[in-house]
Amino acid sequence: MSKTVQRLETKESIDERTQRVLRGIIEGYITSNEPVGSRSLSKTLEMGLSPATIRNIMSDLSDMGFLMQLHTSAGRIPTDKAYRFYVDQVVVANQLTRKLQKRIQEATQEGGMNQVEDLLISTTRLLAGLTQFVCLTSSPRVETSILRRIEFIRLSSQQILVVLVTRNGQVRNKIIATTEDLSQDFLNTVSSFLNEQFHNRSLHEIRQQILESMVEDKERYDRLLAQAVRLGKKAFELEDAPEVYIEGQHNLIFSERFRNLNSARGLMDAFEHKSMIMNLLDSTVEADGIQIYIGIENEFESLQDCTMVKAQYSDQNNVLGTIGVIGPTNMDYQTVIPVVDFTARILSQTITQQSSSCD
Amino acid sequence: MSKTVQRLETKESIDERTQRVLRGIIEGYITSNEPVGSRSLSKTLEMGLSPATIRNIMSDLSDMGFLMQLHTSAGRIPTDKAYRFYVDQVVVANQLTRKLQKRIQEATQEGGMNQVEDLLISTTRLLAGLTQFVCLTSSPRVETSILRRIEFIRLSSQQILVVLVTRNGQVRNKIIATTEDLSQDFLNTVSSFLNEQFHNRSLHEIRQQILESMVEDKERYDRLLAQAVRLGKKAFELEDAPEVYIEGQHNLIFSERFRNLNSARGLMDAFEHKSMIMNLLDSTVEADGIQIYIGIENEFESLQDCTMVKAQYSDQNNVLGTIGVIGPTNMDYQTVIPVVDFTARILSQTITQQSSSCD
DNA sequence: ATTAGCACTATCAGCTGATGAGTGCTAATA
DNA sequence: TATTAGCACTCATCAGCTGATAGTGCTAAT
Repeated sequence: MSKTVQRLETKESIDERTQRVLRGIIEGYITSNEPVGSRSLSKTLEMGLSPATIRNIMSDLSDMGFLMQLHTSAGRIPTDKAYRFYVDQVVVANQLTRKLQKRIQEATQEGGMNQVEDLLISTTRLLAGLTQFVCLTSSPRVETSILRRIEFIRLSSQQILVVLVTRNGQVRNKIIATTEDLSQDFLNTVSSFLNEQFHNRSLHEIRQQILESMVEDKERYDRLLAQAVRLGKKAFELEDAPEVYIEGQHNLIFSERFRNLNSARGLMDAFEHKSMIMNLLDSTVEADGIQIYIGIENEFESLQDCTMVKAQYSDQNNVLGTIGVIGPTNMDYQTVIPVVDFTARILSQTITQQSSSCD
Repeated sequence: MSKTVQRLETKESIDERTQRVLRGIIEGYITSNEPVGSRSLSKTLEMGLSPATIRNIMSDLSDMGFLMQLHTSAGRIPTDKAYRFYVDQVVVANQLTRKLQKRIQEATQEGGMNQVEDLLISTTRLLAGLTQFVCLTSSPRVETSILRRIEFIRLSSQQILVVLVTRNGQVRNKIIATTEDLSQDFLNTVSSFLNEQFHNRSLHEIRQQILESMVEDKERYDRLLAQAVRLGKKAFELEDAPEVYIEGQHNLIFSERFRNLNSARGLMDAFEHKSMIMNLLDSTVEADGIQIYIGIENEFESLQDCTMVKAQYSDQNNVLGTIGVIGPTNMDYQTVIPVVDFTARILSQTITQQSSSCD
């Protein structure tokens, strides 16, 4: 088990000039993706500092753990701690361009996406495309979603199809086996009973309640009720594996930005384990807003030379899931952060619209 | 548009000894993935031929277009024409090992896969894993599938969920909008009317018939019938995009065997265009059995240094779709061919079982 | 018809020295 | 006291060379 690294806070206060140098190095490395040296920095910084002075400052920053060198005579590159400083102290979530905002809005409002699944997939793909990173999205937990409708459809004497629609428009199908041959009419009665009984309850609550009902004296039930409870139990009990959508994996391989990353393979392999990813996304400490995990702040090992930027999305009441990107630690935080943030908001908005149009 | 290259047939007859040499080179290259030279071949071939003699034969084979060299003093490697010769004349579909057969059977019979989608996905993944190539599967065309059940579920005053179950167990959900508020009872009546009317008809036929009905004098219909036709039309008209499942893309990047392939990027990009892939899979000339497209025999350009091996799968009546792998031209045909073949058969078998268990 | 022998060629790994970007240290300077 | 110029040093990269290796084609001998 890997230890949870919390956050790389910096306690020391750094003087103004040193901060500007650090910031210069970070931004230089972000734009060029190459170690930055004292000479070039002295030019771009326009502070009237000679390379030698800058070297001294750099040396201090190295001592403080903000910079490191790949080898003796290469320039310096920022450490994870430096990025954390940068994100916390320097980056102010600047506005997205109108153009980009519009692009995101249009993409999510595309026609023909009446099901949440489609919306999530296309949003994930959008974000992967915009950032050129890998984008991950966890779908709403069926567990906590609220029932809109449940319906049973007789397929054959032994098979019944359960259709389960949640408040936010997720549709789940499941085929269950029965020993007894039940008529469609009877199934309709059961459905409407369950719909009435459990309207606007979360699937979790429903399951609880069904279990309680079963414990109570069975004798008291008539046939309808008994069957309703039995079918209901089957219908609600095995919820499918948590779903995760992953897009932009090819960026891992083909994007220049991931080049220095040694463990692309490890990441790819990790993405095969959906439940692990689900965990990664949904293990959320903070309540709200954007969350950023830089390098070793990531619990999961293959991720430790990447940064993950994620945000939750929700409908009017509840948090539904998380959408986020995984990119190199020297990503362009100034734009990635607002892009993820805005996308998550739009996603929330779209889903909220959909689920409020239901009655 | 690229021209369709049919097949690289060889008209010339090649004498026995030359054939054996050719075969030796092909198999050598398949196992080692390195150009094979006269000296090493002379040893492995055990025909008592000296390297010099073999060189002469090689020279002839080069002239005939079976061999080529990457540069002057490298060994020879087979051309696409050589592989075609090999597949047509040499490879006899040898039996799979019992062990492998069992593994495939078990994987497809795994529990919890009551829906065809799951079955297809897991089979695709299986085949990708077994071959270490990319595996593609086209899902059954909803178009030609046969209706098992259709059901309407009222979600709100403006929204109705259509659930459509086909004979072979595919479940499709679609939300349609209505202007009129229709009660669930009424929808049930419509469903059972449609189910009765169109039982065991293909979706294609049904659509036809509905359109015809609409042309006829509308006056003759009562309200039920009119609504049934209207809803039916909406339900059946927009069938979703053809679905393709792709697994094992990472093999393209990480497998040694794809190393020499320059256009991994191109292939990855191509896989994003699902409809193109669909075309690739379903454009089938021959009626039955395994189909193999070697190198430039592939219509699509990025595929032209790969070989595609595919087979159709079907239920008791109809061809449903295609499953296939894409690998390097020097794949191990002797085992890949029977693996794909067997998997397709098992897939057919499993689906047939499922759809016959319906009444 | 087959083969031994030989000249030729391309690739590859390993070594070389030159180059350049960058550092750390020290002494001079404002 | 803080800054800077100067200098020695380090390391990665690259071009150019090397010999070793594995292959070919051709020719003459068998």
